[in-house]
Amino acid sequence: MDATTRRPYDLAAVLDVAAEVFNARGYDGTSMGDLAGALGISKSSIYHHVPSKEALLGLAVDRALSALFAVLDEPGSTDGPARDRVEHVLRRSVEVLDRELKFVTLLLRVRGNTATERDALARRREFDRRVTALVRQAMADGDLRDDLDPALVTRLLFGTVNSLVEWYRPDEGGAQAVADTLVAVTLEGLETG
Amino acid sequence: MDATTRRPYDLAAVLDVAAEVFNARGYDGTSMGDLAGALGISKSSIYHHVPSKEALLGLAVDRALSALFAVLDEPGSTDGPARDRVEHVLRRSVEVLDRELKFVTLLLRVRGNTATERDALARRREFDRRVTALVRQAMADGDLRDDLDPALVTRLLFGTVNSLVEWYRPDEGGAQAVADTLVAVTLEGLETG
DNA sequence: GTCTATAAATTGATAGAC
DNA sequence: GTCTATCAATTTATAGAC
Repeated sequence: MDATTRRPYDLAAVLDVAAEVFNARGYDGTSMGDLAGALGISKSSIYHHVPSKEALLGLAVDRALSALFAVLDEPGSTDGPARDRVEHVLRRSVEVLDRELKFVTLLLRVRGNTATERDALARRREFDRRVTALVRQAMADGDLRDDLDPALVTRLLFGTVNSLVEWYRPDEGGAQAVADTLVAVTLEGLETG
Repeated sequence: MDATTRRPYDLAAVLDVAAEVFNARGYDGTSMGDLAGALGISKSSIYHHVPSKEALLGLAVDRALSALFAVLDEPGSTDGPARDRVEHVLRRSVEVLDRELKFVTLLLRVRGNTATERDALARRREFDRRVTALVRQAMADGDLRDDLDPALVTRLLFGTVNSLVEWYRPDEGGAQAVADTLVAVTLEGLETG
């Protein structure tokens, strides 16, 4: 599909393809040439939309972070018992992951090599701190086991959520079903006894 | 520390530093120059120990995979109720992660860009299949909830284990305590009610 | 919005001395 | 086991035309 049959790219469309290629080959493993090939345009055309390869990464992780932080400010995350708020944040995070999969995937793979990446890591830590406070409160309320370290529990909870990017694909089945199983595993537990 | 004060490198020592740098900067984000800088020797000296950058990655992920597969063949993974075998594999995998952290971390970040990487991904899938069989058996035995998909449960279980590489550091506390919390979160569940 | 052409720097790897 | 010097290829990015 060349430029005569395909609608010319705008920034959003370029970003969409870029995120996909970055995920498939790794950000550093992707050259502007790879990107140009995937887009079907020349390398230099990419620079019409964005000033650098790093800016593409910045836009992508920003989109993921915005979606995740939005979850923390929703009604379900701010009202009611802390335990229910934890479940709400877990379920909605899975939905964000489903909806913004390629951008969240990219965010979770950032290593801190550049200022852009270090900024993203700092915002992820802030998200983590806010969820940890919820878990701590749920323990204090007596609704979650309080013999465990809330920071460690939060890391494991979001470790489980974030691990979805390694295999989850939106078309393979509902995010709802995955969220149900995730809650079953983490909050309810797998044991029958 | 230069060559006159430091013992000359052997392959194992080079591999050790390489895995660290690969994890810090990403494999593709690490140049042979970066590696040489971290080792304190020249680029060309690295080629005395290993024929290519990719061979370093291959040796590193091999080490991680060997350690993980060894767990599956231990007595605790082959005897007794399937539910206990699942717990054993989980706990021992955390121990492997603790002992071989840098190599497991590298393994989990492989994207499949080269033949070496695709080989590693295939061996990871084989590990996953073998654990899934254990989980399925534990469900059939009535020891784990059987209303959930065993493959999905296994992915979530090992998603949780594997997420440790994102933050766990051996000196920060016992792998034992982490494994206990992980089992508490996944098998027992967090809820008090 | 896209192109060709090209610059300037960096990359993975080799040759050959010590 | 390590070095300096160097190569060929690739990389990110720019210039300027359409």
